[in-house]
Amino acid sequence: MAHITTGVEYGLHCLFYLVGPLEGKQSASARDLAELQGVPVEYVAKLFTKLKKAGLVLASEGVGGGFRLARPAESITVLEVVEAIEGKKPLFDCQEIRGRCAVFNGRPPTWATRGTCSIHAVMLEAEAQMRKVLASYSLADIANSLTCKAPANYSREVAKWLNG
Amino acid sequence: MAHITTGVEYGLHCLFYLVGPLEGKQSASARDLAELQGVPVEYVAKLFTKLKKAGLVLASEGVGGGFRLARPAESITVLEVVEAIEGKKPLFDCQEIRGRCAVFNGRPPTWATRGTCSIHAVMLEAEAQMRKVLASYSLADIANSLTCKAPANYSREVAKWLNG
DNA sequence: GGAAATCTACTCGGATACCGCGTGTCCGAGTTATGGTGG
DNA sequence: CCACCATAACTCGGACACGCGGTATCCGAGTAGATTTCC
Repeated sequence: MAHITTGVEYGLHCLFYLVGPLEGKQSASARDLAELQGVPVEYVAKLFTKLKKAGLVLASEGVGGGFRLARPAESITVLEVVEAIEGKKPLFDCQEIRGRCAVFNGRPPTWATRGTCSIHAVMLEAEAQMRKVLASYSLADIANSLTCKAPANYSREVAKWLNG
Repeated sequence: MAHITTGVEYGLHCLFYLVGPLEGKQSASARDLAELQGVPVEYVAKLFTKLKKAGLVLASEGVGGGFRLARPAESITVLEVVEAIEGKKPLFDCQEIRGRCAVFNGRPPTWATRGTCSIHAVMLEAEAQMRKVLASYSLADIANSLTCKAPANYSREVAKWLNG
């Protein structure tokens, strides 16, 4: 199991279809987004409730309802999507082993537990660099690199599928 | 569960006690290292078999045997320890969802699957930055910052505990 | 014909099952030093 | 005194149980638009 989960992957792929004018439709339902990509429908619906709680998408209920981006795609970073879906789970959680040394007899001195653990500090720095990369890309960035590869009629084909 | 596991934490803490001359002893057994820090003995033994396979430590069998570093601590990076213990597990594993789009009817065109997925590319860059940090620290670096905090007689106390 | 009731399709939220993997434990096999025994 | 054997402590490797969390599914409740019914 990877640290960045399949749920994030599903969520990101679905969000890309919400970038842009959607060819007449202003929102797409979770079912359509899921079936369009061959991923579990109910699971995607669950992901979108998290995205809504995080304020990244807006939901419209009832028939013809669905989701649309709450903000312009340029202002939504990949990091926000990751944290919305899987929460702020740390890359490494320190067990504070340094204070368990047997010579302390269960009473670690203050010098042993002061500040952050040296190992933990390295991991925190690694995590910060990782998140920095994720925060440097927006939904619009990735959507652009996707539509650059696709032929011009692809978005029309997708819109036709969504309406049909 | 974090991406960098508890096993790595145990392994690193144990390895730090193998940095330096060990005050007369030239190796320490897995049992001593584990009990010194109050962590599961058998589990640490398992970790050290992985460290040995990776060529980071040398084992001497029989009574009074144990482990010692296979190379100078300055040349062993944190990244090597992480990969030795938990293997090269990716930060993110791409499911190639881009090729599943329903409008392809199960036959994705070549433009859709050429090169690396745009999402995957971002994740790979994030992973590379993370690993870059882990590779920039050696066992000696962290061991130094630990012994800087400890008083002078701490290493003697540890040596006494290991021998007694 | 218009208003109200019904129906349908959707979102929302919780409950639950499944399963892979990290964690931890146990056991047997092989190895080496130590201590004891017999020639 | 020396060679041989038994014992103890260790490493090695595999097998296995447990629990957590990600993945996936199902179901009931609530809502909004479409359809039908009734006056």
